[in-house]
Amino acid sequence: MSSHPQDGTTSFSAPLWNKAYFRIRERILRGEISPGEALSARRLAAEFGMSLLPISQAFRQLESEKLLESRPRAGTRVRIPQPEEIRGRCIVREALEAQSARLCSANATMKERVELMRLAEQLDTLYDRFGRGGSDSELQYAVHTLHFELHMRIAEYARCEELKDAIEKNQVLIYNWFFDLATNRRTLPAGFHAQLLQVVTGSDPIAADEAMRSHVQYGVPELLEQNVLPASNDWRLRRSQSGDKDGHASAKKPASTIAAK
Amino acid sequence: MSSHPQDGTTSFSAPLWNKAYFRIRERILRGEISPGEALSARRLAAEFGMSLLPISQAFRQLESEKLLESRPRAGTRVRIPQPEEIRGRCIVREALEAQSARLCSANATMKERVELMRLAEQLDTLYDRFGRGGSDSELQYAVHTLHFELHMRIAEYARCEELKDAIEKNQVLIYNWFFDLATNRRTLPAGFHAQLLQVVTGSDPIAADEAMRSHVQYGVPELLEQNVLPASNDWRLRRSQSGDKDGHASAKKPASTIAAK
DNA sequence: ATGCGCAAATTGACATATCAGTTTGGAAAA
DNA sequence: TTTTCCAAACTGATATGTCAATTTGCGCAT
Repeated sequence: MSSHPQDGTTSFSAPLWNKAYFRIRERILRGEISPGEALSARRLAAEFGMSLLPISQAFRQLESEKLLESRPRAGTRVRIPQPEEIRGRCIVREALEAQSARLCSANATMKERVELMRLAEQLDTLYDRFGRGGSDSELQYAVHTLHFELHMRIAEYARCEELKDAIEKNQVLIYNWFFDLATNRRTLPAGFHAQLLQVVTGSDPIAADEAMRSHVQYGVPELLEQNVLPASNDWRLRRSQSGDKDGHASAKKPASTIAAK
Repeated sequence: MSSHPQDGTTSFSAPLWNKAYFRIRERILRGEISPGEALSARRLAAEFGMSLLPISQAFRQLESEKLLESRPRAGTRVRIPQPEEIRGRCIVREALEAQSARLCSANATMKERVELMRLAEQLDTLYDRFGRGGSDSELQYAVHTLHFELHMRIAEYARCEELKDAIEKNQVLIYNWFFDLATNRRTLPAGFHAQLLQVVTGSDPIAADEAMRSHVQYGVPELLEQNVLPASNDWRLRRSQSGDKDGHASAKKPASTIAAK
């Protein structure tokens, strides 16, 4: 896994805010915190055993990555992507991954091409198993991970670090709920990825470009119609916080809530 | 001008760090601070009339955008792009702008197409005038601005906000010094942009894609060869600071340095 | 019962203070 | 003159404390 922002991996010890960043990011991507849900800097600070500042900085980083959104003095919540934005991301993704396919087709070594084909077949197998199996969230996560891995591997063999980074960054937001929907409801055509990689590992970059384009466009229109997202433009942020874990480091007592009985 | 990170422009008052971010960013893009030159958080804090924190946050933002680079306890300087990275950025740019051209060709209104053509002709005229005129830095800035404007306008008429943002963000670094170099030394083919826009405003998206690809690739190999950039891998950062303005808000007194006399 | 409004609690923003590395220039030694 | 080396100044990183804006829920009036 490469690092996302500057994670201090230039041989310096990782700053505090970076650790917070990754922990929070992980929770969001895992779906432990759902879109629209509020985050409390103080609560997280107490839980992580650090001060407000690193948390605040992590918030800002996640905000610039469009994973969080906040109003200056009101609060911070997990960002709710607008349908229009999803469409836009898919367009950007198409551009980047088509380029990635082009370059991969041109630059990958023979050994790498073989590896990519094998990965694609693995993925199709896993998809198929998932398609029948029902709702195994463990398996779903594995599929998700492998799919991500495949696309990133293609980008890697394109021999362009900046392109790879751009693809990775662009997908972050979309990916998890894309899968929550698309993966759950639809079963992909047999050999969906194998056929793609057949072309991408071939010798025609233009063909690879086109194949990748139709690949990433697959199912997008249907996806955009179902808007199962909270879709709230208003700033009612769900203060779902309540059980403060198990007293991790909480100095606060909900003294007034006892009256509510 | 759209906003870059979250600039609180959702009708909230912009945070301090954001103002600092824009002011510093402006200076870098304008070339007032050259690549490799060091920035002092304290000095800027004093000059802007704020504390270290907003400056530090602005630094981190600019760092994540690859405009600055810093070592934890040593200093922060304007980032020096590596040739390999320039190449990568150009590849990403090709992908994004080709997509932009496609969509513009498909979605722009007739009126917008006319406007784009006119802009292209204006730009060519300006380029030509600049080509003969010698080194008029005022004119150079105008050319730079108009060129940027044209490309962003194409992206706008592609009707995809995310794509436009991605292009803008990607170009930031490359653009200005690309022109500081290339524009100065080379004169572009006559009607360079007019010919491009002829195709882009046409009715064939695929052709627009290809035309844009060759357009953005023009001159890149030569660009990569000239390494006029400080190219320092080492961490000698030029401490060009000296005159601390006019005592703007400096609370420090070099009390101990008197002994050094 | 319902709508209105004020005050307490919660939120992020920021200043100040301090810390620990890094750089650097001049003194001391060769 | 040249080299070595050490301490002071400077760097960004972080903790702590305070503040103003916002939210929210309770009480009051209707």
